[in-house]
Amino acid sequence: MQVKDKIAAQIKLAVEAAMNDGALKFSDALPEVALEVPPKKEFGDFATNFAMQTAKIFRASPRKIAEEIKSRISSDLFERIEIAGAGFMNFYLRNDVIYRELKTIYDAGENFGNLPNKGNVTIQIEYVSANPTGLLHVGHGRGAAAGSAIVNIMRAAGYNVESEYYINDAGNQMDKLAKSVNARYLELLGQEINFPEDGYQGADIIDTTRRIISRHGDKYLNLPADERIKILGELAYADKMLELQKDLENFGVEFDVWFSERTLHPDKINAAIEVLKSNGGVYEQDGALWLASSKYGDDKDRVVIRENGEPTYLAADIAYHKNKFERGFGELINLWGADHHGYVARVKAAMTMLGYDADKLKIIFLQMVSLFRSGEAVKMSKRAGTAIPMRELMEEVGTDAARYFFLMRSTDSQLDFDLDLAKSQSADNPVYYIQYAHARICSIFRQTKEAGLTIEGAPNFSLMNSTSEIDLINKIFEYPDEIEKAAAEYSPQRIARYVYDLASTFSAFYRDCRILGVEKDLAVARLALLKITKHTIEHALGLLGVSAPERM
RNA sequence: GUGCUCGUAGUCGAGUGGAUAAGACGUCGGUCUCCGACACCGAAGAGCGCGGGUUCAAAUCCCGCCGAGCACACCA
Repeated sequence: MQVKDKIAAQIKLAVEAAMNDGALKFSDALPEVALEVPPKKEFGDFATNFAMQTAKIFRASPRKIAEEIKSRISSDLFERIEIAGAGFMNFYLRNDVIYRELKTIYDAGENFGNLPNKGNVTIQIEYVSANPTGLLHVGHGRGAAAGSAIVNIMRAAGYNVESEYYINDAGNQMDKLAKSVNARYLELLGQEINFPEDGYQGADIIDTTRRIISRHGDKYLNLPADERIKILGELAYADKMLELQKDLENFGVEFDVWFSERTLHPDKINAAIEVLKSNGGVYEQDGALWLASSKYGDDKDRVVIRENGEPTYLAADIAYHKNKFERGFGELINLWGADHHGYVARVKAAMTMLGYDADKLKIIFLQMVSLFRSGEAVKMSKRAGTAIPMRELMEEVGTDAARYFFLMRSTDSQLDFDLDLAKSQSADNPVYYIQYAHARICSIFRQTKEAGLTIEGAPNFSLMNSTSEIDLINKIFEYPDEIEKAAAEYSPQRIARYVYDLASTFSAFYRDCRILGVEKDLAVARLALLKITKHTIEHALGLLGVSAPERM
């Protein structure tokens, strides 16, 4: 149990006692006791605004409520409790509480940062889900970084999580891919062609075609066009999937499930439509079948089956989300590009009409990424002639910088990615700064080891009582709470910021507190603190998918 | 036009109702006989687009206006 929870429990007991005494009169449901680390050190180690929040409920002034609570707390946790401002309660912990807590963390070792399991519901996170018709570009990269970090963070927070990639391997996009590759195939084998007008122009299509030719030669050249397009389409699909998986793997992204849209055609789509037909969720008009989504918050109704009898993308998506709900997840999280936000209403409407709780479906939007080099926006890839492919970014700045930069801003704000900064080896570059702090700690361990200084038995943490030491200790205490919040808010940037702060707090410690050359017990205590610090940096970077090198 | 998102120092940005609005870049001024200067310390600089409202308390909630982005396909 964290100190925070212990304090909250103390407050609850005191409130109950005050109510039993008649000092506080209950008139409504009480809010949770929210404890926070105050903005200023003078306000104690923890603070709560509980008395202010309950002023109305108890019909008493916040300060009086705080007094009643305070007088009924008897605990050896606190050195003192103060009532400040409009009714804040500030808790000052006894130092030995801090040292005891630190020892608990020290004893937890590698497990610090892994929170207790939160029960048996599983949360599904679907992300990236790029069409297998081209290379991953930097926008997908942001989604990949965010999605995998959210998965890591939620797992650390104790949730069961399953990650999924939805492969759009049916429909028009695949036809376009097949036709494009067919044209390149004929072209590379010396024929005159008219490249399809709406085909994929990118150089990667030519690469794909070359690979197909090198494996299969020209044996499809004399097939009837329809047949050839079909075969080449399948070969291209397989090739594209392989490339895509390669890029994701290099970027440190893994999926538990790869879900093919094809498995929905036609049975699962028809089944979903049948349900909607039976309950009036769809109707026919102008030869097409429409979803009555405007009944449930959408601007207008949407076509699910076209005049020509083909299902729309929405039809497949309805079947897909129905399938997700049927799999029994406690929560469904989708990461979508912000340009899809108009899509939420119709999918949620469809889920409601199918009888599911649409609130279980959470959509996280990723705003655009813009790359900047020397202050200029970089829009297109010279080589590929398309949006900048992920692999080009990774080649230029490396995986660590790419991942951290993608994660340091909230997903719903636009991201300006400074390529020069990402590559720079200086404290201006946050990734570099954090990794440097880690490497510096490792260097200290190398030196102390050489000097014969090791931790044996339980360190005497109570020897550390300077500001820099206490600051670092307190910063480490915040970590589990940061994970909890980052998971609840789906906010990897919270961890990105935390680990930066931690590195900065460590730097102050490093400046003020030497290890070599001080009295042995103190040196050992500090060394133990650094061991925890090193582990915490490593753990937090791990959640972000960034490495923690021992030397740089 | 309609809908969604957003608007915080010169710049980038934290902040999901509470105590004097983080931090970084840039600017200015300092620091290597010292476990990594690939680093560190200090200073100046905003009252949160504008105007109303709710609240004991608003950058945070509500309304209006202004400005930006995105979306408004029988494409995915």
